[in-house]
Amino acid sequence: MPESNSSEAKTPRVRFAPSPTGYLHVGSARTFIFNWLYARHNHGTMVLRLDDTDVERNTDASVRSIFGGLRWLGLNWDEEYKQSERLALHRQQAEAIFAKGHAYRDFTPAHSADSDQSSAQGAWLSNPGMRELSREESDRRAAAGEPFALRYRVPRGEDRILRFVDGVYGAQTKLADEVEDFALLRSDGMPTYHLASCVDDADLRISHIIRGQDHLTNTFKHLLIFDALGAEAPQFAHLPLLVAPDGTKLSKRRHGPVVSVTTYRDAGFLPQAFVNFLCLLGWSPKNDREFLTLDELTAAFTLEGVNRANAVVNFTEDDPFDAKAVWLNAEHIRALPVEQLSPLLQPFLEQTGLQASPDKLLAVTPLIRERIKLLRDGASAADFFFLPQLAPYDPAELIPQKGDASLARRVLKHAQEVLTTTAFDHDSLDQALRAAAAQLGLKAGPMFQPIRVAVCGRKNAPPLFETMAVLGREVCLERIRQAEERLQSLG
RNA sequence: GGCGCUAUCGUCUAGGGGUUAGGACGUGAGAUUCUCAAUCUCAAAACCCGGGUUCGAUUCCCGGUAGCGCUACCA
Repeated sequence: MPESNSSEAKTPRVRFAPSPTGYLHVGSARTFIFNWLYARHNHGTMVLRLDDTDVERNTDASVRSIFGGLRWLGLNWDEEYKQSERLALHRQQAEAIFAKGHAYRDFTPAHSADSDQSSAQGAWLSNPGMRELSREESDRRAAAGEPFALRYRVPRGEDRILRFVDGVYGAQTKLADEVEDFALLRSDGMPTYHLASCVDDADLRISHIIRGQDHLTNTFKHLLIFDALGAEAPQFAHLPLLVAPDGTKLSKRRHGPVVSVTTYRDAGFLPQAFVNFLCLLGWSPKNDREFLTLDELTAAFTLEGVNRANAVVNFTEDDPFDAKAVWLNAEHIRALPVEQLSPLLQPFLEQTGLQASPDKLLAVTPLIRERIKLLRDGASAADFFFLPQLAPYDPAELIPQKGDASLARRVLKHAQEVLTTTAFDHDSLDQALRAAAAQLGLKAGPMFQPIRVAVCGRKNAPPLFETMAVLGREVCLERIRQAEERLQSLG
C-alpha cells in the first residue's frame, strides 16, 4: 500500500485533520482554509480526516462543533475519513515497522521516566536498556503479557542528518541524534498521533501536508516514519501560528470564546468575510488588496505568499474581534445584494424578539446595510421599524440643537398637517417636508430632527424620507402624535 | 536546559544594498450630508540591538536579545 506509486498523482491531495477534542478553533479554521485554497487553486483533492485516536478526550459535541464550523465556512471537501476506523491498518503498519527492525518494544512502565527533570538530560534520546533488548527476550516478555510501548529506533551515531524542504520555511535540517526514540504504539496498543497520521497520509496518498508551524520539528519524526513505511514522504508546508495579543498560541483556557469560530458566526460575521480575514493572517496576495472574494482568494493563493512570522489576532477584553475582521465584514455586507443580505438578517432580528416579515425586512435592509458591521447589529439598527410601540425616549431629544420645546411643537404640528396629504414615497416626502421647513423659516436640520426622533425614537437613524416611506403614513402620524404628548412633560 | 523557527508603523502586511520604507485596519483632523453611517482628503505612526561585508545597509553574513514552537505511551 504505501509503496503504491503515489508519485504518479499529478494533482495535489491535501488534508485537514482536526482532532475532535474541542470546538473548531480559528487557527484550525485557517489551516483548513489554506489547505482548501491550495487544493482548489491547483485543481487537487481536499481530504477531511478526523484524527480521533485520543479516545479519552474525543467528544461527540466536538465532532458536531467542528463539522458545524466547517459547514458554516461553506468550503466543501472531496473525501472524508475517520482515523478510529482505520485502527487495523495502523497496527498492521506498526507491526511491519517492528518486523523491519525500525522499532523496538519498550517495557518501561508508562510515566516512570518523565517524573524527574534530570532524565531529560541525555538518556531520553534512546532507551539504552530497551533499545538493545534481544529479540528473544523481547518476544518472551511480550508473550508473557508484559505491556510495552513500541518505539521508533532512531538511527544513532555518525552525523546522520535529516532534511526536507519546507514549502514555507525552506530547507530544514536536524541531526538524527537529536530526535528521541518516540512512541509509535502506546502500551494499550493504540497508535500515537505520529504513527496514525503518517500511516494514513501514506495510505491516502496525501501529496502535500499543510499544517501549523507547531509541527515543524515533528516533521523529522514523520520523515522517519514514512521511511520505515517504505513510503515517499509528502511535501510539507508549515503555516505561521495565530497568536493572541500576549504572543501566546490562541487557547480557550487563556483567551476564552474568541478562539472559537462559532463566536464569529453567532456575532454575525459572514463566512466569506471571516475567510477573507483569516487569509490575511500570515498570507498576502502582495498587491495591496485586502477585500477578496473566495474566487479571488483561490486564484491568488500560493505558498510563496505565506509569511513566516506568527500573526497576532488583535482582540481585547472590550472588543473580542479584530478591528480588521469587523471592517472586512462590513465591506462584505455592503457587497451583498439586498435580496441575499435580508434573509441573513432575519434570525438575528428574531433572536431579539422582533417580528420581521420578510417583505418588510427586504425594504428595511437597504436602509441599514451601510450602518451595520455585524449581522447582529441589524437588530439595534432596525428595531424601530418592527416595534409596534416605540421604547420610551427622552423628550428632550425632540428639541433641535438651537431651539426649544415650542419650536419642536411647531415642527411636529406642521409636519402632521403636511404628512396627512402627501404621498409616502421618497420624492414626495422630500419635497413636502423641505417646503414645510421653508414655510417655518427653518433649515433642514432643525426641521428634520424632531420628526426623526418622533418617528424613530432616537437621533441617529437611516435617512428620514426612506425611513418614513417604509414605515407608512399611519405609523408616522401616530408616532408624531405621541411625540407631542411626550413634549408636554417638558412644559 | 537542548533543538528549531521568527523579528518592518499599535495590529495585518508590501518591499528590498542607494526608496520621501508602500498599502490596509485602527486613531486624529477636515470635507460632504437631514442625524448616523458610508464616501473623500490630510495627518501622526515602523525597519529589535551590536558587529562585520560594502562606496553605501533596514535589506546580505555573524553574534546577541526577545518571542514562539518542539522536546509525552496529547494531537
